[in-house]
Amino acid sequence: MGSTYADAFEPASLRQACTDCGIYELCLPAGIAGEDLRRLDSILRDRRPVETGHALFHAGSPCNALHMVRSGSLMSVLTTAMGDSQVIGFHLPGEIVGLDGIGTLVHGCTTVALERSRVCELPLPRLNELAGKVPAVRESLNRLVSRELAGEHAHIALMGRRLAHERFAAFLLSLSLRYQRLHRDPNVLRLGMTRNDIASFLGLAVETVSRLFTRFHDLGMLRVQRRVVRILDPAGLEAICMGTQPEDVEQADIRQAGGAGLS
Amino acid sequence: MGSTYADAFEPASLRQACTDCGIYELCLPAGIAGEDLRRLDSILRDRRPVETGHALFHAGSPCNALHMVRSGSLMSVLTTAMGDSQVIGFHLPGEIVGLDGIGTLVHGCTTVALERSRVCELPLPRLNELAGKVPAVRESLNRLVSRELAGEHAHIALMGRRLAHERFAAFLLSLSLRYQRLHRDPNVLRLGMTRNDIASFLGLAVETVSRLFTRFHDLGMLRVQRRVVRILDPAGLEAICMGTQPEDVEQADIRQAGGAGLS
DNA sequence: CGGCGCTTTGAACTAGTTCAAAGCAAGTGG
DNA sequence: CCACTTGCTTTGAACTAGTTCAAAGCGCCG
Repeated sequence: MGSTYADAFEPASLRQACTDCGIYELCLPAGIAGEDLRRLDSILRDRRPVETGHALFHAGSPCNALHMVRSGSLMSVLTTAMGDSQVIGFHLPGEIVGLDGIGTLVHGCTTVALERSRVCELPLPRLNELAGKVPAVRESLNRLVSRELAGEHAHIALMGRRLAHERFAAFLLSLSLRYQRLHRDPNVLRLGMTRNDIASFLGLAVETVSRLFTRFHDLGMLRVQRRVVRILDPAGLEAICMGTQPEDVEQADIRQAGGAGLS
Repeated sequence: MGSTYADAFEPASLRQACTDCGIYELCLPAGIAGEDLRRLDSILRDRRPVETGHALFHAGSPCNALHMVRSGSLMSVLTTAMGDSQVIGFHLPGEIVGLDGIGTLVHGCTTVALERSRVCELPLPRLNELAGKVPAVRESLNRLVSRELAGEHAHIALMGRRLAHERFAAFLLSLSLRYQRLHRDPNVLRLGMTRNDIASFLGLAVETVSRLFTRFHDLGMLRVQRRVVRILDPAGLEAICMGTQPEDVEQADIRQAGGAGLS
């Protein structure tokens, strides 16, 4: 207790300086200090929190700012020519959102809040202006680009995996890792997204994801309660990612310990 | 005649100015003109052509430049913790390569030439320096970031598709579109990559890709000769992408017209 | 209490994988 | 010039992991 991440009572107008922000070193301003940071800080704007299910922005709408997640979590969705949609990412505090609009000035995807979320807004005109003057800002932006692309690549690699349980394990581990960076307990995931969202993200059917949750639970690797997931066996998950699963994950056997009944 | 893309005899030392480059408007310098372009041009370097199968750079190696494809084609591969590798992209002329290293200064993936290819090199220190002085260069870089991210998102959306023939059709169409932008015949694809590479890119087994080629060929949508693929029915491919396939693609029936013989 | 959205479970089905082997083009060396 | 190797591609046949369809369960909010 004492370390909850709800910050419900902070008035929207009270801009918290970057240096006072708990995730400062994980965010864009990382590596920027002194006067440079003050200038960056001065162009940052606080948005009124985005409520659960509400969109931060929509695909196709003009992009005039970069957004950084301060608290909560969001999800980006790509809606293809036909109606079907594809979840392309989940965003935790410290992560950037909407970088794909930085050049086109149009948002390429829709981003919605998975829970009440707070984001900082960095108006593009002023950011570009600042980038012209401050090398450190350019470097930070470059790091952001690298990070973002690495994330997309990881997602592609994840979807390239053949077996569903490998993708699933990889997904959980990647979340766990990001929790760790945020100094949260990496073994207690609070998923704000639905099973459907996860399924889309992983390129699987909802039912498969649901079954995966139950299977991993039954195997004692997870403790699943609704959207709260406790990782009981991180090493096991990693083994699965590596394709080195201890052979019982493959076909979470129906027969329980004792084993005569083969349904 | 006259419009082949082979430029085998151009000496490596002879730097061709951006304005004289056929793909100038598709490349980084697009939108930059006059004195600004001259400055950008002056820091560009020509690399000796990369031979088929040779790496432009390796994952993990220091990244000190951005590369733009001038001719030929390349492929980027991500090698995950374990041995297995994932093809994350193919690069045609005018496209950028290695943008993911711009912030970390380390290459995140390995990029190899699928054929003898020419690339322009843009040293990062000088690029950053120039970006500080010239707003147009910053804008161009931003556009590049947007384009790159859009590409990755498209790849993710592609891998999110359930059916193999949808992914396959989407892949062919995306190539065709890029050919079109290059003013090449969008219906004659010269694939430099192996079926294996395509399979990895699409998240499928090689055999599936091979069968897909033959099926589409038999349906009269493609004319496949080794690695030269002629698109005979672009509209058909699009229909498949949209999930609106004319129902015969689903199960490319064994029975030929006439139909008695069911093998 | 009733309705709604999300999740789970079951059972049948099938698209794609896997394994195995043959086919083919291109190069190498005698 | 031919035999032989090598790497890529195709084809076949069996198998299975994941999808699909259908229905029930469950938690939540009005």
